[in-house]
Order: sequence, then C-alpha cells, then structure tokens
Amino acid sequence: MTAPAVYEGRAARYEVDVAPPADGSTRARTGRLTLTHGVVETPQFMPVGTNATVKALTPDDIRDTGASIILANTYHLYLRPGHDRIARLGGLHRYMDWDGPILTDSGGFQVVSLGDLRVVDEDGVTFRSHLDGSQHRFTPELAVGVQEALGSDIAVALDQPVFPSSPRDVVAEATERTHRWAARSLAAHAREDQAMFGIVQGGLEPDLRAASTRYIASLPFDGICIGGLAGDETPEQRDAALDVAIPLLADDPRPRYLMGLGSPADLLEAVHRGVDLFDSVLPARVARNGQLWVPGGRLNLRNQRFLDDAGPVQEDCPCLLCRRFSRAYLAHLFRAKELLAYRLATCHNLTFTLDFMIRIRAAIRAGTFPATMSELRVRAGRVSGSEVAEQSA
RNA sequence: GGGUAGGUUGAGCAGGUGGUGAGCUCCGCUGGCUGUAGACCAGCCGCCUUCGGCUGUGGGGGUUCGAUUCCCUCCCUGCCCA
Repeated sequence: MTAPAVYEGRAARYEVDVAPPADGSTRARTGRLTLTHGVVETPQFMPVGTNATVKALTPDDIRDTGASIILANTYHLYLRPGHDRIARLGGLHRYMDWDGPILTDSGGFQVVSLGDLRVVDEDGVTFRSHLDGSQHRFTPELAVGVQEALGSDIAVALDQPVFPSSPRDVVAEATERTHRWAARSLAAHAREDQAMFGIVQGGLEPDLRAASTRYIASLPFDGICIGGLAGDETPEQRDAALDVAIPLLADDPRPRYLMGLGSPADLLEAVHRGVDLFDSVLPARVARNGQLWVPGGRLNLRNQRFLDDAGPVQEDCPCLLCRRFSRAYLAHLFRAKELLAYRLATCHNLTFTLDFMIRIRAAIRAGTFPATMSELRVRAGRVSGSEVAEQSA
C-alpha cells in the first residue's frame, strides 16, 4: 500500500489522489500534476508536436481532442527555427499559441532515431543535421539551455537511449553515461518556472534497469522518465522492465513517464504497471497514413471497401471527423491526398486515445480498475495484425 | 486523297535495328508504423500448379533455325498538305 503522496517541487506539484490498492492487484493510480501552464490528470497521454505543431492540427483541434499537455522537441526546434528566435518571439507557448503545459524532449531520442547521423562521446552528441548536413554538438548543458529558452513546463535531461535489443555492454555504457548526463543537466538547470525530469535507462537488463531507476530517483528531478523502451522489445520484455523499475518507485511521490508508448493496448498494460504519463507519435502518424482507431480494432481507410461506406468512422465519437463526415468521404480524401484527410484522421485518433485514458482514469477512481481491464483490452484492440472492428453504420 | 510520326503488360513511358521485352513512374491492391529525418515506408500489381513455368511489342500473312526488328497487307491514332 502506497501512502497518499504529494510531491512539491519548484515548478511542479504532483498529487496522487487514488493510490494503488493494498492487495497488489495493480500499481495503477490516478493523480494530478500541476505545472506552470495548467493541470494534468494522470494517467495521461501527451500528443507529440515535434516542430511546435501537432502535425495537421490547430491548437483548437488539439484542445478538442481532449489533450491537456503536449510534447515538443528540443533538437528539432534548436535546428529550426532556433530556440533563440522562439525566445525572442515570446517563448514556445506564445509562438505556437498553445497555452497549456508543454514537455520538451531533450533530443536524446535523436541519438537513436538519427542513426548514422550522430556520434556520441562522454561530453555529448555530435549530430549531422538531417536538414542540411551541418554539424551540431549537443551536450546536457546545451539541451537544458535550449529548453530554458523555449520555456516548456517540463524540461527533460539529455540521455543516451539504445535499442532494447542492444548487447549488455552497450546498454551498460549508455546507461552510465546517461547518469552522468543527468547530474550535469540538473546542475545546469536554473529556470524556476520549469520542472525537470530525469530519464532511467538500463534496457532489458533487470539489474541495470534497477540500478538506473535507483540512481535517477536519487536525484532531485521533478519526475522520472522511463526511457529505452517502446523500441524493438516484445510486450513481455517491456512489462518485465516496468516490473523491475516501478516497484522501486512505490514510495516515490513523483510522476512516472514512460517515453514513447502510444497504442491503446500498450497504454493500458503500462498503466496497470504504474505508469502515469505517456507520449507517442503513433496515433498521429498512423492517422496520417490512413489507419483509424475504433473500439475493438482499427480501420484502414485506404481499403477499397470504405469508398461506399456512408457511416461515420466511429458511431459515438465526438471528434471533428465523426461528427460530420462519412468513412466514404475520408477514404476519398486519402486517395486524393487531400490535406483535410490528415487533419480529420489525426483529430480522431487523438480523440480516441485521450478518451481511452479518460476511461482508464474513471475505472481507477471507481475502484474497478483491475477488474475492468479485460473490457478495456477489448476496446483497445490488438496493437498489430489485420483485425478490424466492424461497426454497423 | 497525299505525306509524315506512331501503336509495348489499366494509364504514361523506357528499351529493343535478326539471337530469351515482365524495366520505370503513376493508378490500383495489401501490410507496417510507438520520447517524428515518417502526409511515410514495404510488398504485390499479364496468366499458372509461383525457389519455377507460360504468354505478351495493333491484326493477319510471309522470309528465317529464330521476327519487336526484314517484307506484304489491313486496322487505329496524332500532325502537315490538299
């Protein structure tokens, strides 16, 4: 049984309002994270807006999906348009006209995603820009400075993630470096109205994951990110890693954020294991590529059969797409590569995802959570495969 | 009517001047995507019994061991002239 927990930081307050049950049936909990620009109910999903935009959406669209906090990317905004420019223009919130909380990822993910375009050493990372090939050096201190200039609600320490499938020695080295960078990030961070999260690594190695959790939790971060997952691991391996890390945080009052997870089915399992925050490009990217999430599965609007389907994508969905347009129309827009398709589909998948989080929170608050998981699993559908939820429309 | 350029797998093309035409881009079909180098990527896209085989260069005929290629004829299309 976890004692009622409240964390009070300079720019973040986290209050657990429903703690996990004493019987150990789940580590799921609900909470309220108060940041400079607003309050975030947890468990919560953060849509990703890498380039200071959730692709295809206006800020009003984002709000309408139910999002309360979004993520932006330090590395991308440093490269373009430049963090100094954003600072001159009044900071990231004003720049993109989003007045809610923003978390900035540190650029650590680009260490993995940019592949051959980077070299890591003890002091930092040297990137070759994916935009023009120019060289840029990212250190923990620079990543902090850029995020302070952007003025996000939550800054994140620069880390060195590796693929979960990496050899143990690679994981160990990256994890230890991530720890040194975490301490440097904290030392560099000065902005009083900005919270700062640190990142746990450790891959799939239980002892490394545990050691990393203990170390990062020992530092005065405002939240604990669990990194290095949502990669090429199996769901079982991911669950195992969470089962190592999160029990070590049982008495820690700070929010836990699993970086990069985004399918409803995955979110559900991770909440069950005690995660409070998530982000992922998945719902938005998959939407742009024609896949719509509905209760029980997914619809691929590129499929021929939708061209004559007069019904809505999802019967009871309040999103911009489902309120006004048919599957047939959206299928046409995708075929014609019309820009409206991307907006409508993104509105829907984010609405579906955020509504799913509402249902999870409601179940936890109602005290029915572990029991209702099977029902929620059905709604989430499977992550992959070609199963499709058929709805009479 | 005369001249001229053409007719290649749904569309548009490449190639091929007597020695095995299934190559490209669209379109179409399907799958994938998890801290965004992603409105992207991958596979398929003539037929079959598919690690292989068959058919196919407008139709018909001819020459030849062998024809998309050379010859005859017909059909169709664009352009120019009348």
